[in-house]
Amino acid sequence: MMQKSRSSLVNDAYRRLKQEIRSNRLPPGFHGTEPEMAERLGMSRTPLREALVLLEADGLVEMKPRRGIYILPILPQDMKEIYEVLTAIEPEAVASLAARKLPEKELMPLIDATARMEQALEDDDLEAWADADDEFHKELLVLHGNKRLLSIASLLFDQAHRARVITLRMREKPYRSTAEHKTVVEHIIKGEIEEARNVYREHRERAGAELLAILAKYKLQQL
Amino acid sequence: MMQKSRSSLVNDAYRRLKQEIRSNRLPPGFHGTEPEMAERLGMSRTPLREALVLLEADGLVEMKPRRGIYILPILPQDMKEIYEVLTAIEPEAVASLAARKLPEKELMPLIDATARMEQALEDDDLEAWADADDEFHKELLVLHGNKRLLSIASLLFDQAHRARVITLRMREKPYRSTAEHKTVVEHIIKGEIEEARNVYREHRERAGAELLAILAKYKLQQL
DNA sequence: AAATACTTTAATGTATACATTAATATAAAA
DNA sequence: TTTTATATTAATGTATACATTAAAGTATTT
Repeated sequence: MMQKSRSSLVNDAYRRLKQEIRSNRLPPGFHGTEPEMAERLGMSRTPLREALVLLEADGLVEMKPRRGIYILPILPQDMKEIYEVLTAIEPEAVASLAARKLPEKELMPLIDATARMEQALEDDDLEAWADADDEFHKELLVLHGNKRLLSIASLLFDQAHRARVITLRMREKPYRSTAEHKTVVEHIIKGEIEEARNVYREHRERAGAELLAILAKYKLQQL
Repeated sequence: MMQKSRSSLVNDAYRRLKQEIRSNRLPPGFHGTEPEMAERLGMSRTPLREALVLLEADGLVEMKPRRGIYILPILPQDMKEIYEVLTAIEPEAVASLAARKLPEKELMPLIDATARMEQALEDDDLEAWADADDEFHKELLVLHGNKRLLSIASLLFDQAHRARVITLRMREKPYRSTAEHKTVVEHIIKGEIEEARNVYREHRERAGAELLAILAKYKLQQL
């Protein structure tokens, strides 16, 4: 799921479709048939189906028996579930990273990511901010080293991506969030385990609550 | 991944292979080719491959480009990762269940499961104990209601199953573990959030540590 | 006998073929 | 016109066909 192994066409289809879903070029509710989509991707149905089976397992599409392929929308309930899991997982990862007392050099990916978040804020480039934020969270788990933690979180990030990008434009700019990321890194560097865990947990809880509040406020029942 | 939707043959292959892996009838290190396995299952390669792609995503098998299909072993590192994730996830679920103050009636699946664990101990039936334990953990997350939490934990349980069954025979009987489960249920019933979380977390941490100790003691480098 | 080149085998990755059947369109009946 | 029955269409689920190519086996050379 992460390695380059899988044959080229299946992999191509998987990556391209996932990218198109992330970027909203294939919007939720989109409906297609296998022959259609296979032709669009320039391949036969066989590799396409293998890719679709994976995307379905990822929770991004649904293959309805005789009705075709649907791009799944994200419901508020989905965001609630996703944030709940992330809130359970990530603070633990942060705590155990802090316990490791890594030299600052090794934390560069995190420090870089926060720098890019700050820069993006200055440039007023929300797209770039979201990318940097994504990278921060991903690098954190890469550093942590638990491959399952990383792949679970990546799955959830991918599911939530669209909704996050859209709602980012509906709230005030994420200054606070950016600052919190920096604080977390500080705590990790200083090996302050509980502080790191708590800041991160509060960050996640607040981020989740804010996001759900926005969905409710604008009556966004799906994204 | 959880619904019955997927066409019959793909689903059959998925379930049968998964079951054979769980039960160790297809042991780690087993190697097969697609034509072989397809014939054994009485179907063509097409549905078999779709099932294999899913099993690979589940982390149970590996399809090596020109070498065939391998059943993946469980390494101590895998168990470490799995328990790390479960330790992060389940105590949170328990806490939020406790916070809900459910009537005892709704917690029957959990109470039943602990009863079955006790009965299995009396009968000295470790297989039955493991089943009841599995069910307890699964029911807990069903009650919690977060579908993602459930499917993530199920994935991890499935990955760890073989190793758990094997090591269960190498340690003293799980009286303590059984008692801890009962205690957790008590706390949930009484709505004692922090107590529930802590007992469960300690349970998980101890279970994980014990398991890794057994692997180390018997120099089991893979299961 | 060891090393190299060549041949054969067979597994994968992918395309295509085909039977089944749900969904739609069309025609017949009320 | 509305309803029901029938015919048509076309998408899925699956099997089969086939080109490619890694690996195993054989022959050739040294």
